[in-house]
Amino acid sequence: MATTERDGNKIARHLRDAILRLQYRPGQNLDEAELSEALGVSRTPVREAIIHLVADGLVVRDGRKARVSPLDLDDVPKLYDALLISSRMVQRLAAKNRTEDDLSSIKKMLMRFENVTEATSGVERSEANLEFHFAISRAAGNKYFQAFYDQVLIDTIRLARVCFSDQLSPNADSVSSLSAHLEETVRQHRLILAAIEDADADTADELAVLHHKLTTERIKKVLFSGVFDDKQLQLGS
Amino acid sequence: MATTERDGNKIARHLRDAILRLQYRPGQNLDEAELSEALGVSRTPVREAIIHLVADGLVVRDGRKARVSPLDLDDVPKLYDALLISSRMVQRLAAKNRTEDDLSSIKKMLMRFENVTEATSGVERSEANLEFHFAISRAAGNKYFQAFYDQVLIDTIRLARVCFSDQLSPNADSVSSLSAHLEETVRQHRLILAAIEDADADTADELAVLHHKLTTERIKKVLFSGVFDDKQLQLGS
DNA sequence: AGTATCCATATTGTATACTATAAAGCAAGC
DNA sequence: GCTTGCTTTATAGTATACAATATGGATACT
Repeated sequence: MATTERDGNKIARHLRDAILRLQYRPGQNLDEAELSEALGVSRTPVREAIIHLVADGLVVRDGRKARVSPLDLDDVPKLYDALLISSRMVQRLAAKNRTEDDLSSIKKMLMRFENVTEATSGVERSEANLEFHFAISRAAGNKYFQAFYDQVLIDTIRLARVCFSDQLSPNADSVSSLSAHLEETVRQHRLILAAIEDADADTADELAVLHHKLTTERIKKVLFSGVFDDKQLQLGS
Repeated sequence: MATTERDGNKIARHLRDAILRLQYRPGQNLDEAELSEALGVSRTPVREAIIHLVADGLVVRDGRKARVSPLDLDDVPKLYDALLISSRMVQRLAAKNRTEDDLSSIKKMLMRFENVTEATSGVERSEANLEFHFAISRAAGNKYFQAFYDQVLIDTIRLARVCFSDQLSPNADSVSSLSAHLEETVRQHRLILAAIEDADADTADELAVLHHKLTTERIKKVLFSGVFDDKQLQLGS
């Protein structure tokens, strides 16, 4: 799968990052000429990057036009269904198949996430979080499950970023709830790593369920808290 | 996911079909100039099609070159792990979520497979079989599971085609075993459809396990039967 | 004789010019 | 006055020319 290639050409990566960081908003039209001018290259590599991203599911074709793929609210439950299953499978496989290299890679990402936890932006945090789970995904050693999980992770992050985007005025309540959430996230990450290190597939599986619950509970709070006005609920499309 | 788009441009579809039909063999180098001449278009659309197929996993980058992705024997058990899980999940979801349109689409593909069962080539049979399972995949109504399953199905078909390719001299024994296999396949397909129609997720799940067993048993027979010489075991790469 | 470096060539990557097509706006007819 | 069809224009799709790079072979030097 494509999301699994960290390579791709430079310009595709730039576009991917920009989309994931919501610099290009979901639903936004992608004009080839405009992009090629902005990035200082010709239309050809831009077109090729767009094709790449369409295949990755980050961009969607709308007639002949290309637009950043909208996050459909109807798909949210489906996304979390897929997250539950894929994370359980991947963490189970990772516990069974991880090599020493995998373990050190996961550890590295875990530490990176912990270091970045305080005092940094939400984007950096979620990026580090993503990399931690990507590392586990690789450790599973099965490209089919990896592609599945990676795709789900990417959309999870996108959704989270839309929900917790900077437009939302963070109040004292949400700040304290955030720090509690981060603390629990870090705790679970450590347990997950331990289970994978111990080759304890059943525990890794159970921890995936817990982590899924943590993630969904947090999103639910936002999606049904009423802090959004109608305009913000328009997640693109 | 890309495999889920039946669209794509014409030339990508042609290449995809050719690869699936083993007209371009696994591991074969794809020369842009050569292809563009063969297809009567310029290099640009050929390049774009290749990018598409790389994202779909049918083509793999080897430095700057592109080659038809090899089927690695080491990946076969992983493929069947993924097939078991993905088919169970998808058939379960399909039983829960299928619409009337989905049902008629599945029925249509089931009939097509049955009509094509006798007296046609293996390629047509596996194509019809693929379409039957694609229809179920769509009926699941979850794009993440669908992309997962579709990818697995495609590689399953590719592997089967390599294993049962025409080079192998079909003897009387394999012919009779084939017809028994097809009969059982048809029987299971009908049961799967019935379970999905009845919204019986548990049965649909169990049938996926059975169908997986049928598939793997048949492949195992070939892969470990010793009819291959060393050259044929070289599945590309 | 073997190896390393350099040059030649083949092939991919990029830019630009041109073509086809789809969408929007205007006009004319109903 | 609204609808429909044609024309115009903007934008995606394609071709070709050009640039960069990697690879293979040949020659020279050790």
